[in-house]
Amino acid sequence: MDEQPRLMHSHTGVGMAGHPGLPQHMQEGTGGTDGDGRKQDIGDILQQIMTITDQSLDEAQARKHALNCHRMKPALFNVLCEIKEKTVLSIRGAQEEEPPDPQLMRLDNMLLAEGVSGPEKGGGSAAAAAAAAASGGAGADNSAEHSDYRAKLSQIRQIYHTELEKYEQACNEFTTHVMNLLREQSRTRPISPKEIERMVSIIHRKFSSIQMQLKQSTCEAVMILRSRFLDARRKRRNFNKQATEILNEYFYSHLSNPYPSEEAKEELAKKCAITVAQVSNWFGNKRIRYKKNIGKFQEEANMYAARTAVNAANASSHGSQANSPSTPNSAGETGSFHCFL
DNA sequence: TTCGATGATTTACG
DNA sequence: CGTAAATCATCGAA
Repeated sequence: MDEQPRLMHSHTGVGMAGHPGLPQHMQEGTGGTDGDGRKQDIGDILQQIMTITDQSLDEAQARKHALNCHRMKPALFNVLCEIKEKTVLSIRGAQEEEPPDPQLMRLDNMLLAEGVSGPEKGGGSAAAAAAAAASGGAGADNSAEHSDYRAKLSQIRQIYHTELEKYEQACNEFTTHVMNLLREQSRTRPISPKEIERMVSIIHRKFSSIQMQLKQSTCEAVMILRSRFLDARRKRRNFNKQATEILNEYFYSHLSNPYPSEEAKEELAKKCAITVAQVSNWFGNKRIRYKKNIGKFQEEANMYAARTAVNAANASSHGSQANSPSTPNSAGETGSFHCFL
């Protein structure tokens, strides 16, 4: 018990040795009563704490070193450890395993689905470009919009990735910094690995909440982009003249059974530079609209019938081919009113 | 701005 | 599932 004052005094003595500039008035108190001395010691320590920011780094280092080298340091450290051991139990309860945030997962999934996060989809854009090139002039307008969308998306992706990387780096830097600090401090105060772990997880949580904000805003940006562009697929564009002619040609030359097979649809889609689904849509629309008002389409029907007839005639005269089964067939069908109904 | 044409989507059915 | 039918939403010419 009586070691305490001695320890304190020698402590301050060490401190004073390292800091000649500190106020000396406390030193004079050593001659007073025990209680007074203790109070003065506390005041001394407080004073030192208050002026700690005035110290230079070198002074602080010297002071720390002095503390570490003090002969009573291990004993005091053990005491601190013991105290800590008893109090730390209450803290441990606060550490619960947090489940993965469902909202964060939702954001992650969406970013992944949109191709913002995850692997760089260079192949995807190349494929799209190839497809656009293959479709020729037909898909030009469509691909123009698409490439615009793609460019904006990749812009978002780039920003997202650089920001994410920045956060990641900052987080790592900060973590290692804190770890170093704690490791350094663990020489003078007891710090359990669990505490370090906890501190790291706190840091990570903080940074991940920042990341979540980033993901949130990225998602919003993508959503806006989607509504502006991809939902513009609902903002339809009429097929070009050539495509409509090809489709009409097929329709009127198969008027008795205007239901192209899957293969036929694929071929038509390829020829018209549209998708098979669009071919299906077109035939669905055409059939119902033709049926609803045959008279309105009569002119069109005759026109295509004549055209196919001329084509067939040209083909037969030029190639002198005996077999041209589609020609009489189509001509006959176009005239007939008892079509696919 | 209007209005018919037209591609896409939705609903219902076998 | 593919299709018919109704409906939506936009286009494009008048």
